[in-house]
This record gives sequence, C-alpha cells and structure tokens, in this order.
Amino acid sequence: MPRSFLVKKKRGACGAWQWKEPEQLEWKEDNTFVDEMCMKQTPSCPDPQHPATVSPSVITLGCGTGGMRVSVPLERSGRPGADNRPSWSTVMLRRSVYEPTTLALHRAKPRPSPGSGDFVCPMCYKIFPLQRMLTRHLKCHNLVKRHPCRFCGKGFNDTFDLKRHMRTHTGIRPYKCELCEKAFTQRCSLESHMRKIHSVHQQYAYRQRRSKIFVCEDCGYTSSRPDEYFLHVRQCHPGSPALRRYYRRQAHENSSFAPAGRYLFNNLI
DNA sequence: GATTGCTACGAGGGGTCC
DNA sequence: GGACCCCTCGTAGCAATC
Repeated sequence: MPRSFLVKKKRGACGAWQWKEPEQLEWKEDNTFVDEMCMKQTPSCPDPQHPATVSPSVITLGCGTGGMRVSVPLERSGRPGADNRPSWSTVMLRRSVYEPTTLALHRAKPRPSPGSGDFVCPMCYKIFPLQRMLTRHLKCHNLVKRHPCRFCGKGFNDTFDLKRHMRTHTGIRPYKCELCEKAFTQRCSLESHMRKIHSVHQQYAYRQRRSKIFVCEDCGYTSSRPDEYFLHVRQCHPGSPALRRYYRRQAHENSSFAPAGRYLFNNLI
C-alpha cells in the first residue's frame, strides 16, 4: 500500500525535506524529469521492470508506458522515539495526471466484472456501489493533496486525515487507557492496547460505531458530551472553527422549530 | 532473529449539508 | 451530486523486548 503520493525533495543548503507538488516536476519527451532544485536531469531507466535506485537528493526514474515509477523518500514525523529514519517508496507518476485522456495503467491486473449500477474506477478498476464513492476514491489517484499540514507541509485528501496527522505535531492523545493511564492518538491503538495488554475485548461488532468522543485539537480536552465540549471551546478557544460549525448546526436544528434559533445563531457568530 | 506493541496513515463506509 | 466530516479497518515500519 503506498504511503506517500507526493514527491519529497531535499532543500539545498539546510537539508530539510520538503514535499513537492508533481506540477513542479518538469516532464520531458524522453520520459525524464528535470529537477529544477539542483538543475540536474535524471536519467530514464532502460528497463521497465527495474526502477532505478536513488540518491536522497534526486528523484530517480523507472520507466514504462503511460507513466513513470519514481522512488521517493517517505515522510517521517520527527516525533521522539518514532520511526524517523528515511525510508523509500516506489510510486507511479502518470502522464495522465497531466494528460487526462491517457489511462493506460495496471493493464496486467485482472478486472473484476461490475454489476449493473456499479461504478468502476478507470485507474485501478475497483468497483463502487455509489457514484460519490468513486468520485472520492479518484482523489486518492490524484497526486495533489487538498489539505496540507501547516507544520510539515504534507498533504492529505481528507480533513480528518489532516486532523489525525496534526496530533503527531501537537502531541494530543485523546484516547486514554483507564487501566494504566497510557494515552493514544487513535482509538484503534487504544483498543489494540486494551486487547493485548489488559485482555479487554471490545464489545462492538464489525464496523459498529463507537461512542463519539469530542476532542479539542487545541489543548487536548476531551468529553463524551457535546454540550460540555462546546462550553469548553467557547470559554477557552472562542475563535475555534469547531465552535462556528456547532453554532451553525444548532441554528439549523432550531430553525426547524422556531425562528428564535436563527436569531440566536446570528447573534452568536 | 523473532515477536510484541505501538505509531502513522491510506482508504472505504456512512451521515449530513449545501 | 459534490463536498465535508467522522468513523473504521488494515497494514507498513519501527523500537523494545524476548
């Protein structure tokens, strides 16, 4: 499973890693990139089956019709004790990103047969029951991520992914183990911990929704009650976008029953 | 070297809003 | 119907431990 779709480059003197949009790479007719950071042209790979290895400062190429394999260094969090050593991933950069009419990848993959009413991804031939699921899925083939992290610049397709990633920078760990006080950034980590360390098995069915926890991403405050949570945000972080969303929702609910709800909403924001 | 526990993240499912 | 939000599952990769 690819863990990175953005190309990351080392910035000159300071040596810091930096995500780079694919548009910043210049394609050439002979299937090579021009690296404008170091103004060095990387060679194309003579064998499509053997993507070239790379040096950390240069994106190096595999080749193939319709696109190019590139080895890229993967982002690391910088978190103490975490996995911060550079590692590499091979990703496919497709010409179809720039030429939308070209869809020539993954020809060797067996194509599942879609039923009537199914929506098939033209890139990977995955089948989705709803158009909106296909539309969203297509974003994962797009190299440009719409939600960049303001700390490290890494991009994500989903706001939730970004919010979750931000916890690696803020250190907020909303999911606390009641038995040993250990805290986790994700619920699945806590559940795995409970299961393995304390032999406490979850009572939820597959894909069953857990009880919602409201997390203040500014200070780490958590509450299972929305009124408590928004009271906290209102008092401590009055400029939070979460508060605005809450007011908007409240106004929408109130407006269904009484005009006073809209008045309250308008006077709160 | 193998196993365990954890972090981080890609991506699908579903609800809601506009 | 698209965008947004939140959820979950699955998994790569690492450090610590056995």
